[in-house]
Parts: sequence; structure tokens; C-alpha cells
Amino acid sequence: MLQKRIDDQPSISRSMMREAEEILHRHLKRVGLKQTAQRDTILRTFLETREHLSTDELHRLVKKKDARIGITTVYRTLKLLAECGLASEVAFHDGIARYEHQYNRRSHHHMVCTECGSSVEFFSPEVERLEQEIGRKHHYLTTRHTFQVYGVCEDCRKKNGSRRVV
Amino acid sequence: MLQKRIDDQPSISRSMMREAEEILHRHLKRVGLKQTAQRDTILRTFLETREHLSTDELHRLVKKKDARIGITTVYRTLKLLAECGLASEVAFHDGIARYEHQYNRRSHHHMVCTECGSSVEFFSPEVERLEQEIGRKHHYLTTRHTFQVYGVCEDCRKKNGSRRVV
DNA sequence: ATTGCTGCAAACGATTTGCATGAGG
DNA sequence: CCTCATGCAAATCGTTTGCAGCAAT
Repeated sequence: MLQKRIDDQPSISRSMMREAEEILHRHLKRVGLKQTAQRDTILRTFLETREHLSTDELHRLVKKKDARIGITTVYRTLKLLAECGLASEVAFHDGIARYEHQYNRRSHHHMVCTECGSSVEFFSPEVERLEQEIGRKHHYLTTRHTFQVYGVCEDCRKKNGSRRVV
Repeated sequence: MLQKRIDDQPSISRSMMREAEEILHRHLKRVGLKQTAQRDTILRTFLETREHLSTDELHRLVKKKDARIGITTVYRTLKLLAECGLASEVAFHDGIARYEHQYNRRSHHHMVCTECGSSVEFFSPEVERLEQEIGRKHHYLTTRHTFQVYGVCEDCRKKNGSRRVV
């Protein structure tokens, strides 16, 4: 509910789209599942948008292409995309799961405004290094990490002198 | 469901307990709320345990002291504790809100095993510095951050050669 | 006395599941 | 054909809320 819509221009080229589809299809074959029109539509829609879609937001976009696709299928397909590394979940601490592209995407992090829900991404190689270092130290085989910074963006500070912070 | 129980020895001294109670009482007075036996019991129980309690886990412990306290009150009280800075929410990406002590606690981070749910804490001043730096760069007034590393712990790697990773 | 607190049960929103029907291999 | 996928509705899970009676100020 907090989340404000930023944009949804295509963020991926035609050739990357093709490649991503192949990754999905290979994954489906490997685990004995079937390639379907719905799954392809959902993948394409997902790839055409920018970051941090909730399942519900993605479903709304998907319905524009095929109104008969249900949200259940979107949930299930996002899980598939996460399994084959094309998507990954990112939690903004507001009780809603969001997904972002993972394919050909360098690891990055998020800063989220607790007033309006807008977010910016940033990159920090130091954080990657820390993941490795901490894992080694405690004998974990690390697979991933999350780093989120919360605060209030410039716009919101101008609008409200101060307000409740999540 | 994932989360494995690690320990729940007292993690706070008597005098810190007293101080924490005063912080809560002052906060209640300030915002015009009342001091009640339930709130005190919940605070004490919370402080007596170690990190990362879910509301449900805390409720179970609270009931040992006073079986008539309902989970609703635990939810509401944890929110109060968060408001006055004694507790803070920490999300382990499994859909369950957990809380940890915040009082007299230096900022720290978590590494979570995606197999058994156990977690270790670590400290990293670099991460604090990064929060500031990123905030400044994008004109956010930062309030907090989360940094979690996910992986598989040594024990789980010994037990299962490999298994599905969350 | 007044106002806030409590615990229960019902409501809620996000996500999952059971199932009958439909489509892919 | 057989198996898996789909969409719907119902179920589930964590969390929140309405409310009647109770307790703190």
C-alpha cells in the first residue's frame, strides 16, 4: 500500500528476453514441467518492467495481455522464475513480497523511503566482500544477502516537516 | 516453521531490566497510556530471552508466567516496545516478524541458515558507514538499515549433501 | 468517573492449496 | 493418453480490529 509507482518502461533488450526465455524453458524441461503460454506471458511481462513488482502489480500488467490469467498462476510462476535464477524476492518490510530481475543484473541494494515507499538502488562492492568475509569466518556457505537502508527522501522531507517513521 | 530454537537464557542484567522498565513507563506516561501488569510481564519476558523471538514464541513464554495473557496483547506490546526503542523488528524473509532487543545493543547484523533457520550475529562498522554514505549521496535522511546474509551452516552441510535453498 | 486495556472472536490481506477441467508432451 | 497446468474458490497464516467488560489513573 505504501509503495508508489515509479515507472515501467522496458528494461531489457530483445536478445536478453530470448535468452531469459531459454533459461526458463531449460529449467522447465529439466524438472519435468511444461512450457505454457501463461508462463511465457508472465515472464515477458515481468522482464518488460522495472524493479520491485509485487505479485499483485505484476498480475495487473499480465492481465492487460491476457485477461484470463489468474493471480494464482502469477504466484506460481514467480516462484519458478526464482528457482531458475531469473527473479529474486526482495522484502521491503511492509508485509508484501516483491520481485526483481536477477538475470544479467549485478548485485545491488536498496534504499527505501518510509514515507512514500519510493526506492533507489545502489551498488556497493564492499557489501559483496563482506558477505564472503563473514561467511568464511562463521563457516557458512553463503548464497546471497540483503542490504536495505531505510530513511526519508528529500521530497517527503520537504512536504512533511516530520511524520511517523515505519 | 523453519526457525530452530537456539537458547533462551537471560541476556540482560537486573539493573538494565529496571532501566528498560523505566523507559517503557516514561514512554507510556508521555503518550498518555497506562502501565499494566501485562505490559510489564511481556517486557520482562522479552528481555530475559535471547534474540529473534517471533510474536508467537514470545507469547508462549509469556503464558508460562501468566497464562491469561492473550497474543493480541503481545502484538500490541511489542509495537509499544518498538516505539520507545526497546525492541526492533527484524525480517528473516520467511513471512514471520521477529523482534530483538534494541536497548543498549550495538548495531549488528544477521547471517541466517536457509536450511535450519539458525542464525549468528555479527558486527560491522563498515555497514554503518555505508548507510551514512549512501544516504548523503541520494539525499535521504537515513534512519536505519538491515543487512542479512543467507547461506547454509556447517552442520547442515554435513547432514545434507545439498538441498533446496530458500 | 473517565479513559485506556484486555481477551476474545471476527475481520483482514497476502499467499497457498484442493479440485475439476483443460492443455502440453 | 497421461501428466501437469490452470483458475476458481476455499483454506491458511500472521496480524489487526471491534467490542464488551475490566482496570489504572
